[in-house]
Amino acid sequence: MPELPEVETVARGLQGSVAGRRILSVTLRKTDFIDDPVAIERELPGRQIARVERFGKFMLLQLVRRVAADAVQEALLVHLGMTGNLAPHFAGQPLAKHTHVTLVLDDGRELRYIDPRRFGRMAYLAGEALTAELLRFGAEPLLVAAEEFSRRIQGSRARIKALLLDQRVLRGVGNIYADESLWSARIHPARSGASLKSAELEILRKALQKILRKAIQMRGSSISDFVDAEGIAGDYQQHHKAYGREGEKCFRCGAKIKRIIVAGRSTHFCPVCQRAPRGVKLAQKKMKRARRPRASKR
DNA sequence: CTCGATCCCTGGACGC
DNA sequence: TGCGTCCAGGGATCGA
Repeated sequence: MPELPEVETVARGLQGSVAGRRILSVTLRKTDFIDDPVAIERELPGRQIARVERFGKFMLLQLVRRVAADAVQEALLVHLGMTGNLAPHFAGQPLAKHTHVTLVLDDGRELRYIDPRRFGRMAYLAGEALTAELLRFGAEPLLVAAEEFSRRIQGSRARIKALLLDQRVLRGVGNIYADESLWSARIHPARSGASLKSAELEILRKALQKILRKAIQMRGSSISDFVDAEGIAGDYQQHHKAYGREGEKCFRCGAKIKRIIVAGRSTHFCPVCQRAPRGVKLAQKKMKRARRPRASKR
C-alpha cells in the first residue's frame, strides 16, 4: 500500500524525528525480508543517521561513521512493502506483534520496523553496491521531464498500467496512483505505451504529478492501516476518483467504475471516459467466460 | 520483449 | 463463536 506519497510522508517524519541520532545496537527477529542480516548487525551499530530521504518507494537512511574514513556513501534501504512501518518508539514501550527489527538510538528511543506480511525489504548498502542498486530504478515521477517520460513509455508496447507500475520505468508509482492518474488523464489502462501520443502522455504526466503532490500534502492514502512515522493516518483516500470505487458513479460522467485485472493487478477505471483500445473489450469477454466456472466451485 | 501464473505473507471480510 | 475460504498487493521468478 505505501506508494510514493506515503513513503514520502514517512521519510519526512523520520527526517524530523531521528536524523542526527546514532544507532547504538541492533536486534533482528525475523529476517527473511533482509538482504544480508549479518551485514546489518555488523555495520549499523555506531553509525549516525545523517538524513532520511525517499527514493522511489524506498526510504534511504543515509549513514555516516563516527570517524569519516573516506567518502564512501552508506545507507540503510527500507521498503515498506504492503504493511511495513518504520517509526521511533520509547525503549520501554512493549514490542508490537511483528516487530522484526529494532535499532536502539542514543536518546532513549528505538527505531522499530513492524511488518506483518513481510513484503518489505531492508538492506545495508555502501559504495558501488549502493550506486548499482539505485541505478536499477527509473525516473523520479515528480521530477521527470516531458521528453523523458514520453520516451520511456512510447518505447514499449507493454500496457500503460504495467509501465506505470514498473519501477524500472518510474520509481514510486503503485496501484492506487496509477489508476488515479489514468482516470484523470482519461487513458484506458490497457492502452499500449507505444500507442500513446505525446500530447496524451503530457496530460498523464501532469496529472500524475498533480495527484502525487496533492497526496503528499494530505499525508498519503490510508487504505487498510497505513500510518506514518508519527502514527498519523493519511487523508488522500477521500479524494480517490477510481481506485476502490468499483460499481460507483464516475465523478465526470456518471457511468459505473469498472474493475479489471491488468498487469496482474486490480485496475479501476471509467469505461466511458477511458475508452478501450481495439481488441481489449473482446479479450475481456473471453476472460470472463473462461473464469466463470471457477467461482461456483463447491 | 511481454505476458500470465505462482509464490511470498497475514489479517480482514465474508459465508455458513 | 468459530472455522474455512478468498482476497489484497509489490516484487521476484519462471516458462510460454
